[in-house]
Amino acid sequence: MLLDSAGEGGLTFRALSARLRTGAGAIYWHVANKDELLAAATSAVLAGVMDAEAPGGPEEAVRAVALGLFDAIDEHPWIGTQLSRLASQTTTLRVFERLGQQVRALGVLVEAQFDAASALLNYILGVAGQNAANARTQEPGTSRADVLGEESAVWSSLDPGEFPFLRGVAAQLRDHDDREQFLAGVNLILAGISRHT
Amino acid sequence: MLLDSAGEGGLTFRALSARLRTGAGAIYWHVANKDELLAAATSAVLAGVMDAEAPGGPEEAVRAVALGLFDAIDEHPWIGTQLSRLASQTTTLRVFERLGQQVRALGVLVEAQFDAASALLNYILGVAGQNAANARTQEPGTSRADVLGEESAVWSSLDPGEFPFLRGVAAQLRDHDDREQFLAGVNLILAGISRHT
DNA sequence: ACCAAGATTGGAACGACGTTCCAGGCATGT
DNA sequence: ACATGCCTGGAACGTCGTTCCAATCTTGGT
Repeated sequence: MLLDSAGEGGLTFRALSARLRTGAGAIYWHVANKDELLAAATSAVLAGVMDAEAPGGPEEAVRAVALGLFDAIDEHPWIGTQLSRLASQTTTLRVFERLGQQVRALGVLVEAQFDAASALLNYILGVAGQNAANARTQEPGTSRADVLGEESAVWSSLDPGEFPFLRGVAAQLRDHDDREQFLAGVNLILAGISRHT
Repeated sequence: MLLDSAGEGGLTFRALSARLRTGAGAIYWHVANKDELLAAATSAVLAGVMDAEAPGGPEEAVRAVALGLFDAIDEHPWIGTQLSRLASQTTTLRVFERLGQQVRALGVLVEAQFDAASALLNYILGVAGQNAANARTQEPGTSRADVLGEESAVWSSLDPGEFPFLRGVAAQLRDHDDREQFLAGVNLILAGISRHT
């Protein structure tokens, strides 16, 4: 997809016109504007993710949905921006619904289900946004390890008086796995949710 | 501030020039580009939030930081977009540090501190992004209650077979308080964190 | 008091973007 | 054959971030 090869900023109607060997008007006949185009692209990419059936119990299903989204966003970082853009987009609603159903299956008290599902969704959207920001910042050539190395060096050189925590975890930052840390956060929320059952 | 009166999209260098009764070149002499300008504005707004001393224990301190950020973002929604944009911005680092220190004070196991602070930060950034998206979508005249009412009506009219959860919580959506729900999410994560002490 | 040298300003100009507009091409039904 | 819709290509518009540069202020040495 053009979105992946050129980055989210690279999807211009001119680039699309060139790639499709057509004019701008032809594109506008099919979609109302760029937002709708991106929404459609997001929906298309995430369609496969949301269909997958969860194997284990509801906790495992939450993890599966979350990781499915994470992997999709990792592969297509522009989705992260898009998901945070329009709250009531159909795609986001579908994710919310999916999370809510699993929260209900967990046996969470009815009055706490909405908050629990919201917390999960907002956490996922937060990570999605951060991943998109990371992808936007780094130039195409660098690997994730390089970026982490540089950032870790920055943290190590912070003022010890003002930033003791970041200095302390700078080494962990260098070696950590984004996906594992994301999952750890999901588990943290799931652990908190289990108190409301 | 111009950013609040005109919305984040309203901050153009031309509007700034007009408001400051100067030219574009004058602005570019002081800041390198628009990103730097927004980063400076974000830092200025959040400076007061991060200084406030926390009254109670570390849990209370986490809630204070989170709510302080929430209120600041609620008042200046464009900050939400900005915070998610550049991960390693100084402002975000300060928030991360602050959260990390409280996580450490909570007595979380050393190897779990990084994940715990990350989870809190990502959740906060997720809500920030959603708030910014909400502010972007709604036209200036409508109140939050109106928006929730409309969205609640949308959820109520979803297909019962596909969206049972959202239909079920549509009424809660109409009456819920964004700030309380945000706090509930923070508490959920804090509850999960307390298992790693 | 003067004046070179830098710091700062205002505004014109540039290229790229999303979007609009419209003259045409290509079907299909009669 | 021809008229009526759908669909295409590309020119053109307005706005944005940004660059550029002549003009104007400040300032410090003589």
